[in-house]
Amino acid sequence: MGCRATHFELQTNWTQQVRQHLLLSALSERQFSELMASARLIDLEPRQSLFQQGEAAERVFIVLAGRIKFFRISASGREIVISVLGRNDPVAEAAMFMSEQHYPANASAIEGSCLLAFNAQVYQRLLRQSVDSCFGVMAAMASRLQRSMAEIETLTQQDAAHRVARFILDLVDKGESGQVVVELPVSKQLIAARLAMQPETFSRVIAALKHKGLLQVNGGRLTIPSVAGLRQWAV
Amino acid sequence: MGCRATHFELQTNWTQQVRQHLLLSALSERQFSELMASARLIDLEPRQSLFQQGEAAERVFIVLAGRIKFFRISASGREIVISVLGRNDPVAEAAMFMSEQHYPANASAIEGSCLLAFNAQVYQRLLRQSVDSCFGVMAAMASRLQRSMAEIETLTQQDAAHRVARFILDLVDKGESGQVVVELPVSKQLIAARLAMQPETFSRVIAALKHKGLLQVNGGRLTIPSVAGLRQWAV
DNA sequence: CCAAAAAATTGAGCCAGATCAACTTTGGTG
DNA sequence: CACCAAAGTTGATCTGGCTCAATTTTTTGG
Repeated sequence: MGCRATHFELQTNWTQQVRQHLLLSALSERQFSELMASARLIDLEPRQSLFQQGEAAERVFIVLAGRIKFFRISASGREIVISVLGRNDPVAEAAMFMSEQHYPANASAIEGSCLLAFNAQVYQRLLRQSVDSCFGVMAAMASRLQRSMAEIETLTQQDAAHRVARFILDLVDKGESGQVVVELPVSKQLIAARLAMQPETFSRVIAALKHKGLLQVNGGRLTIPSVAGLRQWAV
Repeated sequence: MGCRATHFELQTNWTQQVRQHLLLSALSERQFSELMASARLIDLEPRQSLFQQGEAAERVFIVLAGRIKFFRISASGREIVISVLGRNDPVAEAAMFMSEQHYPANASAIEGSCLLAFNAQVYQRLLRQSVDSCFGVMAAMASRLQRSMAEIETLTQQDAAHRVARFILDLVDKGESGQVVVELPVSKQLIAARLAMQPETFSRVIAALKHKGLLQVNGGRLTIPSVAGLRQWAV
């Protein structure tokens, strides 16, 4: 089974990568192979949909390569990006436990992506045999809740410039404080959507930060002359 | 051990109520009593703090009576209400599983409240002995994630009036469509904070809805002449 | 039951950010 | 290479909701 995403075929040992995943590492060899028997590799073209809000949540996924956009469509037709998921991120692992077992949002590929899909029923059955795996799932969900809270905090913070600054700082390693170069993980309009602002506003904020000397911009590549300085400005 | 919250002492069988709680119902009698041995009843005065963001998450709670506000303080000093928890809601059940076992936000009582607190260590140990209980925890966390997503959707929706309408409609039973009377669950300023707007704005929106004939207001008691009508307006 | 405090309402002015529109840059394709 | 579509930038304008301020209403405690 091939996986078309960039450079991924070269990496022969995706099984091993997955074997050590938080959600699966506690499974015994037998359990793991049983799960893998139900598993499929899924290739997605850019913009291709993985699942839609409301569909029966029959499968759980792990992103092997690429980027997945997890989003809802608001009543007014606007797209609300809940999160952007990348390598090793689990997708829809919580949907299994929701009262109505339906996907709570849409998921689609931002770029060519490859995922491992396994059957939710089978996985749940295996979970019943492995408390340690349950703890893995709970840890995953806890971290998601934490992110979610941070997200709410970001959105409630009313200043667009500060939301952007916080977002950029999140891309930088915690330890850094001097000059750093970061790459925007996704298109600017997508980031704007995630930060609940218009692309124009995002563009203007970036321009303003550049003007203040807090940022140098070259397409999606940002140079931060002083991370500490940006942090201080962002407060 | 007494519990001062309104009318609560009259209710002699809180143990039974708790016994059937999603997080505990799957425990065996032995396990349950072991947990209860580490448990304490906690009475909170209005405005009294239960725990603060960053504290070591040593205890997990279940609200027996009253209302608890779960909130963060933003960098700019604003209070961000993440959720309002009431009877039977678990508090901080996810904090146990976060990488750093610290409470991710503050919790304090809105009104006189009573909670059951039990030791997180003990509970985790018992979870390891009871897969079914793990499933209870996962279900609780899943529902929290779902709420959280709805929250993000609400916040991203930029029109204050629509956020308010959506909030009011959430108070109404799904099936309803005719005239309904609902009671605002908490003070208006708290609702305003949860909807990421100023109390003044909330007040004006309510006034506007009243003016449109979509609402009648009497203090915290709202009469909706036509739920269907309000739904239609809110789109 | 009254006084003081907290909550809620209402008004006026202002500004951040949305919207609409034009233009430039980037990237993919025949 | 040239073309077209999508992404990004920049400008001008307009408005929703925040701020400050003054009342009114409700709640609480003595």
